[in-house]
Amino acid sequence: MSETNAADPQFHDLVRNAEHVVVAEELERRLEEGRPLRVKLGLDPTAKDITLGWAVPLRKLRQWQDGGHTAVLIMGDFTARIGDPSGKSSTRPRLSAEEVAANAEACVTMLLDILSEDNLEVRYNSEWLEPMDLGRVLRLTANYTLAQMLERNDFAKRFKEQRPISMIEFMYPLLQGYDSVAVEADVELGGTDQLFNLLVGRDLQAAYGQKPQIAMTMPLLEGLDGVQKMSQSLGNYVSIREAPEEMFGKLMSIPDTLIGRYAALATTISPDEVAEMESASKRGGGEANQAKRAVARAVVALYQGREAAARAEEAFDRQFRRKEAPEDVPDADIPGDAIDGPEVYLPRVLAELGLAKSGSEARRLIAQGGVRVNGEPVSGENVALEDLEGGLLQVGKRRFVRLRG
RNA sequence: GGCGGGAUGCCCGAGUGGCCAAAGGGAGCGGCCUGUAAAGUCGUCGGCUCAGCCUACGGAGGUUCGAAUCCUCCUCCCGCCA
Repeated sequence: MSETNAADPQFHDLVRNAEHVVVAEELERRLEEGRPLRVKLGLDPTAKDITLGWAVPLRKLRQWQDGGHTAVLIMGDFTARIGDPSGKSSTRPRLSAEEVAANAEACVTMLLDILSEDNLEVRYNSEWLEPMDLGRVLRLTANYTLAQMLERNDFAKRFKEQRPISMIEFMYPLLQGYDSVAVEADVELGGTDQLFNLLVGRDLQAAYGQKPQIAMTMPLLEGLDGVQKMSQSLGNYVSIREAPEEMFGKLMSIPDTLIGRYAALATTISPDEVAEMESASKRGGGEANQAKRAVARAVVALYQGREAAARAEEAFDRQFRRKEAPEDVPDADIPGDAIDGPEVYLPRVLAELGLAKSGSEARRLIAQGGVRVNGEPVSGENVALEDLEGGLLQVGKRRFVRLRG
């Protein structure tokens, strides 16, 4: 992060945790203008959920809002309709205009979990991209050179490795940059991986006679695996809408090395405390565990309230420390077709109740001692009906079902 | 426009006529350990009341007693030359 010794407390707060601020001095000066700044954040309207990783730039944007500035959300509806920019996931479908519109609306509602309705401006980039004719598109591309494009790490790497880069991929940074021109952004927020695109926005604004925006990037939060960035497609994420118990449990499973990072980026814990937790996490053992608990508690409290956080922690201790069944185990009937006289064919029960993906998997789980009835590991595939009725069925450490009798 | 390479299970990737439900790795899942951490360790990883059977190696046909492996056509992807 760029260092400045600004006395301005607002500036200091706004840049906290930022990875890059290009250019910090410009930001200071613009803040001094005393007017509400237009702070842009672009997003893919196909997003279904907000992860803690996503929440990082979103919460930063909220912080700007709270400081009296205007959040300008750019819904990439036009680009979503065109398709995947990276070519990485061939599965990402092109969406119809209706689908995108529906998604986008749901998206905004969802974002209000974090953003404030005041100081919020939502814009769809089809508004200015749709009517662009080829002439204007070409003039846009004239602002950038191949060499400039290849400054982007991802492109340079692929180019060197002779892997494909489609022309459309060159267009995306330009289009995103043009969004900044269209909304006259003062600042654009994004993840670290967005730095290049944000800088393109600067260049294009200058080319179109505007004051270049300040690019501010936020670190990408690692997912639960501790290695890759948190993302829905990798399944290593925590959603901000998750049940408190789930959320708490997931957070307790993060590697120790991430405790400080989560504390800094996913909670409102003060920098001093974060530093303390960071060192506690390094000392390991009970201290690390306490620090991790504090982070889990803080995150759950942030989205679900303190009470829910306390309940989640209690449920966690109950289930994993004392190894008791959780309080709110769902009920289910024993599937009729699994019952054979006095016996019940357990794999079918597990599969039908969703405790295992298939009968085969259920059989494996049983063979490996991963299935318990009333706390006792099951050794065979057939179980007496009377043991099951009203009994507690458990698979692995966390899947429970109470069977009706 | 010409030439060449490729499509394998969740992902990567071996396999060039039977010994292939398909090596190896990763992810996942389960057991033990534990702080639901890390590391470790053992096991598992298409479906099916499972020593058997069914479905599978981009799609459709064909050759063969027998095909992921050979042939034909199709679809898609990539590279090189121009």
